[in-house]
Amino acid sequence: MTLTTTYLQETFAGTFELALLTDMAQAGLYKRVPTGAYLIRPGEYIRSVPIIIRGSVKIMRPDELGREALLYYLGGLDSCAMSLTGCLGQKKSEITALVEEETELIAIPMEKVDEWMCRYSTWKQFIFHTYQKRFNDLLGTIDQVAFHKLDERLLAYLRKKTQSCQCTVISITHQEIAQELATSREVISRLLKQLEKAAHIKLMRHKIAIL
Amino acid sequence: MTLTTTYLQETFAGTFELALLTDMAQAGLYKRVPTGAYLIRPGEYIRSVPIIIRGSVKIMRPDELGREALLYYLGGLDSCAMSLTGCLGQKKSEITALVEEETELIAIPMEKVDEWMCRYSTWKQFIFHTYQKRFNDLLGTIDQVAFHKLDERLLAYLRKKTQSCQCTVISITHQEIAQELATSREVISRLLKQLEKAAHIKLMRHKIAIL
DNA sequence: AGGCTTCCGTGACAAATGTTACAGGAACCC
DNA sequence: GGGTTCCTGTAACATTTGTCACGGAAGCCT
Repeated sequence: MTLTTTYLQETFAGTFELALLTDMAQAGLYKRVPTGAYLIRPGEYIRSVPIIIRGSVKIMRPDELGREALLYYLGGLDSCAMSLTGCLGQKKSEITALVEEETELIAIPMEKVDEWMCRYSTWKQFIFHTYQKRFNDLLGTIDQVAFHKLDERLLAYLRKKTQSCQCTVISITHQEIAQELATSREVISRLLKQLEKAAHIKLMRHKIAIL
Repeated sequence: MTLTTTYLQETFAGTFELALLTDMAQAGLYKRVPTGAYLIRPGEYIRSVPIIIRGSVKIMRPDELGREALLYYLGGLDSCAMSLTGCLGQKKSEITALVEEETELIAIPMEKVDEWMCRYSTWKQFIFHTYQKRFNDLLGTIDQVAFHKLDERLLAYLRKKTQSCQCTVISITHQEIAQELATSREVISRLLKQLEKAAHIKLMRHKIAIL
């Protein structure tokens, strides 16, 4: 699919000025990315900044071996601050971006990201707004890990999931949760059982209902 | 003290162009802040962006009650990303900035921060470089909390301290360490004893020597 | 049906961290 | 010197989290 200004007007109603949308239609690259694909992996270089139109992308931080802690999710009209600094600084990625639900995005080449910053004030605002959101996301993550016990974090994690998928039943295995909270499967199973006994959730195979 | 272009040229040798330094000399406000003072506290509004010239500032994240986890330190020629987003977004601060060692800084009014972004490319670079550094700092913090046990974190913490103060003996109480690592004093005492037995450190009253 | 894999439950134990309680030393003030 | 406060050490115990071991249920393939 090629980008049209009209299409962009619909999706970015109110946030970007017309001239910018026209530029975006020309310079941006529309992509549809299936569930399970990686937008970026640690060590790769970043050449464009993605703006998510629809879908859900999970941003994770890997440690030396194997484990990957969940940092935050990107959803509609979000963009990635890591990619911004990465781009402009020509650095390798320090994080993993995994598509959770099929995602539509617009990739903006880095020259344009830079160029538009001075030309369009709405773009500059968007960029800084993005930074602010990601920063707050990271702070929230730190709050969780530093101040809360695993059972609370688990419940918060499940709640956030239901928000991002707009439903009360989520499909996930204990093993996956364990990875994102940087712990082991058995521990998650145990805590989930506790939560079920406390009537916060209901367990099913491959699925968890939040009450 | 009033700012002179000459003084700025010395301290920012090579990073900023001359015209910018002249503007900075005019718009920037030089401040000397004593140890123990707060640059900002949660809930306050941010009106200017500080650039640290000398000294050391500790950035912390408070939780609902009392505890304050350490996020990172600002040192020479650092600036604060939180203040950037805070300024430009007119938000209240989410963090605490405490002066650890007497600090000299230049406060740049937020209008200028914005204005210079398009006028001076070195300023824009500086801003984004700052973002990148803070982001990496936060990622490092998350790494520590998510993947490492307390004894490792403690040792890392002590090592970082010695770096920032350029010496091998640091003055601090167990209680203070406990707060920054979001745990209790007894736990820190215990682990410090362990580290001493393992000959990593030497304990003294109010002081710890790192070997 | 039989064999295989993946996911889940669970007990038993080990290790790490948090909590409570108390005692002694150092510093300071009077 | 006596009282007070702050800092440190330490024992005992509770709770939380991590690890190992195993068995069973569901689903898939042939």
